[in-house]
Amino acid sequence: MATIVRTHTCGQLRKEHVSQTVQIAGWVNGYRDHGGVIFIDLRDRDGLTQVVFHPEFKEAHDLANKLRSEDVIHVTGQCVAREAGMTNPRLATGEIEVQGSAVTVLNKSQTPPFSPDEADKVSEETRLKYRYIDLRRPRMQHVLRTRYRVTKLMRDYFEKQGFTEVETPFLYKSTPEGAREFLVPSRIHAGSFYALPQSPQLFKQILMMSGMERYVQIVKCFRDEDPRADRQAEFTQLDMEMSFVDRDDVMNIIEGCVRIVWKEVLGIDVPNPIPRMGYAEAMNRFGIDRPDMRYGMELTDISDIAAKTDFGVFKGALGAGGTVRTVVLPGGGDMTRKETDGLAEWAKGFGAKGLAVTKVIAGGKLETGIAKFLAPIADDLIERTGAKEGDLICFAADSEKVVFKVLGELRQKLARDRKLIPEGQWKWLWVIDFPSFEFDPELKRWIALHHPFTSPRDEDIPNLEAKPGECIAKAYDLVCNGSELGGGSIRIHNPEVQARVFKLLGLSEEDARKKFGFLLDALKFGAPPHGGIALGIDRIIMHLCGTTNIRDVIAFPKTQNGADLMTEAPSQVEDKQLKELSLRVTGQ
RNA sequence: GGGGGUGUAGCUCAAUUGGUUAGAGCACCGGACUGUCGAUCCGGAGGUUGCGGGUUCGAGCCCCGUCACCCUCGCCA
Repeated sequence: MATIVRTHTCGQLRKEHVSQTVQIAGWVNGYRDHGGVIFIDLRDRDGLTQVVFHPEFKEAHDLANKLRSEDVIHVTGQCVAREAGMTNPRLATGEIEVQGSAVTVLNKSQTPPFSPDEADKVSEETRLKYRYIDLRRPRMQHVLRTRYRVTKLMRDYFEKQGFTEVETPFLYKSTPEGAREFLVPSRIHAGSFYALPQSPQLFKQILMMSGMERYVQIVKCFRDEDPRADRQAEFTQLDMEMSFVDRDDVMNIIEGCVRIVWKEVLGIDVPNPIPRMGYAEAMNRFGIDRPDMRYGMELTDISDIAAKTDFGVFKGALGAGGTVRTVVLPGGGDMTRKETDGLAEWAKGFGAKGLAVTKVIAGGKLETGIAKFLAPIADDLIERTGAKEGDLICFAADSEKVVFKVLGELRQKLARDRKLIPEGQWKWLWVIDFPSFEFDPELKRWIALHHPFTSPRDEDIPNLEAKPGECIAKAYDLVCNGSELGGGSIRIHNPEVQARVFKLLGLSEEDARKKFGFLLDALKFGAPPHGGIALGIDRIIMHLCGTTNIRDVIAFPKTQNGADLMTEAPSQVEDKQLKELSLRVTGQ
């Protein structure tokens, strides 16, 4: 077929092009057949142009008569001004139209399951099955272009900062700590497997030991865990690592990066510097390590005054070394019994045994819920929590861990449900000073909160074994509007310290050798102090494009079940393939 | 692995306590129409009610199982 000549795109033509003969091509977005005159809205990635076919151009008119949605056509015609009253102000090209004198049908389309025009009303399942139609929408094309723009801005920025992008292997060694891995069987080594990396963590550290000093990579990571609205088994990170730095250096570089991206894409100024908050403060005030700072409703510790009541739930929790805390919902006094019971039921999903509530009424009195138990402390309670008339006070009494989880989630749920989150705000935060380790009661051992390569503060290193629970990590998470955009840390660069951490985490010397021998070796051959961070690209694009669905920012995403509805992956494979890999499928 | 929601025409939805032949809008097909831009008007075709069982005189509706999609807990060093 001859080259398809396009003199203009479908979003380009204006009054100034009137009387020019133009050639445009694209998809039939819609048609209006008046018997005599026929209108076609032609769409390409740049916009829409109305093409009009008059009976005088008989051949073109006859062809136009047969055009249907999503046919791909090429049109030659004259750009003409629309008469007064016939312009379409909703179209960028609405002041002109193209008088079609010749049309070529490049490819007929079957009747599409949906039109790109109406895709926002179509179920996501259908959109994903016919993703190529869904992606024709301007909205989706905008997302994909934004994605490219953002990664380009990032690469340009990091290049200016002296970074080098280095590719690291996807076929990698299995290190079953952390997230579940996708395994890839080795054909050559029957019975052995590669793993797809959860992140290039160890390779980027090795690159520091290789003298790269400043590494960056925009790279896919793989975690075989159940997806969420903002989580996908396969996702993209901006991964970076620097040598001879401390925490502030890494944080400053990243602030510069998000500052440029938000400014260029949204015209939004990211605060300089981004405020910081300690993990302990975040948990105490918000019950979560990634607080949304766009609204208040902070948690209040009322353990001391709760102890003065005869409420068994409070007494029980406090007696077991727990805590009693509240979240106040402004104006929540209008909630019905059914609604507050629903909250309690919802709270059980987070490990709570229930959720007590009461309402503040006129005269600083409490009513409904557990009000009768609270009478003796009503004044103190209202003063401490700052609750006002018409507010709802929610109580959680349990271990600190459960109380933080329940109230942290409750605060967010209530704010979202009651539309108390101001729109158009960007609240940035670094959360720092995370504990290095957490005791896992089920595994009966310490586990790393971030990962086992994170360095504790220098002053905590002597106490590693004696007081692991009190070690603070040189770690930092970047939070934007309550969503974790990324996290990183200064790493351990001393082989003895790394060995001690492995030991603390219950890894025998032999296991450590087997799994991370290459790291321990590399640390012994001149490892510079280093640290880095990884940002979630998908989540950044979600913020920039105003969606809460990660599938909206990935061209070909997977469903909750890890399936690709278009290609129908995953699929069974032929016996021959299994044989080559020395694999047998058992237990279907 | 657990909890919740959804599943009816190509698409989006409706269908009374379980009751006649499962409807509508859009899309599609045929016709009319020379200025529409959600074109309009006339006519038509289109259904394994996700799938498999069960209860019942009778099931889209009730019960059991199962599958898919969404949200979520666990999980995500």
